[in-house]
Amino acid sequence: MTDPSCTLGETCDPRVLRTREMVLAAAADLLDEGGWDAVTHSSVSVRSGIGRTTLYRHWPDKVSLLGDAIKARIDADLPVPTGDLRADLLANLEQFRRALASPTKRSSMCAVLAEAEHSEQFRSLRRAVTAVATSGVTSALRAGKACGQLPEDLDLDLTVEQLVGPMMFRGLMWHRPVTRAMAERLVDDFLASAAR
Amino acid sequence: MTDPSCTLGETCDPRVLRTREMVLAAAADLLDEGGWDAVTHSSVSVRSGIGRTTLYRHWPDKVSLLGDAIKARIDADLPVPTGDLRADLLANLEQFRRALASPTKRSSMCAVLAEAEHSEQFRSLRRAVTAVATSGVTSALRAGKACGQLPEDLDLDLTVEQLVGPMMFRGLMWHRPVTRAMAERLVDDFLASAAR
DNA sequence: AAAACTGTGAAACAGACTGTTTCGTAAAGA
DNA sequence: TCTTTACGAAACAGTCTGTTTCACAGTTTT
Repeated sequence: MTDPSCTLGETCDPRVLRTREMVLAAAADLLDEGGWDAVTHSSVSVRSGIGRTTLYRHWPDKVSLLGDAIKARIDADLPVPTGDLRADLLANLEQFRRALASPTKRSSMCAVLAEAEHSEQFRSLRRAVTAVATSGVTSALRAGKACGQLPEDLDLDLTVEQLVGPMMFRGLMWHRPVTRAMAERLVDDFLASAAR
Repeated sequence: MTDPSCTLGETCDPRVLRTREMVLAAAADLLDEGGWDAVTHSSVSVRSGIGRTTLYRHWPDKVSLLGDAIKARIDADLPVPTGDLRADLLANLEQFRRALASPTKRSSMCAVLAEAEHSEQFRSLRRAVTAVATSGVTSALRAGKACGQLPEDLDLDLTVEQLVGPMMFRGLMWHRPVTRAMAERLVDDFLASAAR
């Protein structure tokens, strides 16, 4: 988000801002509706009402265009820690759960995963997505350790995977609704087993 | 696998078999190397040495071509149940773990997930992939229930998600190596908590 | 072994998408 | 107001798409 692939600099020109906004919204919509192949400079130009030439000026290739479009969708408003371990874990899982429940974000996420296997540009995007999904959970767990609620030798990364992974599997592979109840069940199972 | 999108029927003509083999291998290779965009009828034709016209005859569009190519990669040789719960779970998780460890299969898997968000054809492919990853685990768990090793009220689907999900998250999102040790850890944690 | 069948592949085609250049217009900032 | 800068239309060659036509070669049948 700090490094837009858009080739025009950090301008405040309202024309540029308008172009970016229209185009990225159109690109993201097209990705949702028709997948990776449906997003072309041409189709985005038509959908957004912005000239094709202008699109090439901003984003020389499809990867940078879609990269920015997806980047704009990663809302990184992490929940504020309350100090209550269970509540903090749930609040952070809820962030990821909502992403999995939204067809829009789910398809962005899948596109990122697929493209990241081949494109360096998307690898950094995948890191950003992953960080949004994990950083809050990790710090909640770390706080739990610090105040003695969780064992000192708890494997943080594995725990994050055990909390977030099942939701990811249900949402992306089984394609079943990822409910709030599931998140609660995961957290409560974990807390119970951590308490020995 | 029983329903190839290839438009030519269930022939045994060696020419057809040769064409299919060459083309599907080339398509899968190109998918690994350059992602979804790198696979075109043209590029596959060049790589495979099979005429472009012939490709269109077999697979009218890219989705059916890549669908078959990926289908051919799903090896469904499920491990034979031994009756030992821990060993059976591990053997089945190992199947999925190897897929996540192979860049080749990982990128196929991501492509399926991404495309399944938009294409009916790929949705059935996703179901097949998911089934390979879960059916063995599910039946091992069911056997464990039957012989009293696992509680009768165990949520099978959730358990599968808790075993397989963390590996998926580590492999696809964190992009870290999914080790055999991780699979063992997941199984042992589960068995310990199931034993109360 | 000859005949009938059928998959293959080259050539050529119109249409769409790509990526670029040129240039006139219009909006922003000084 | 004057300069700067972004926008967008037009036109371009090049590539990819999807199809048709036709000669050829391998397969199967008689």
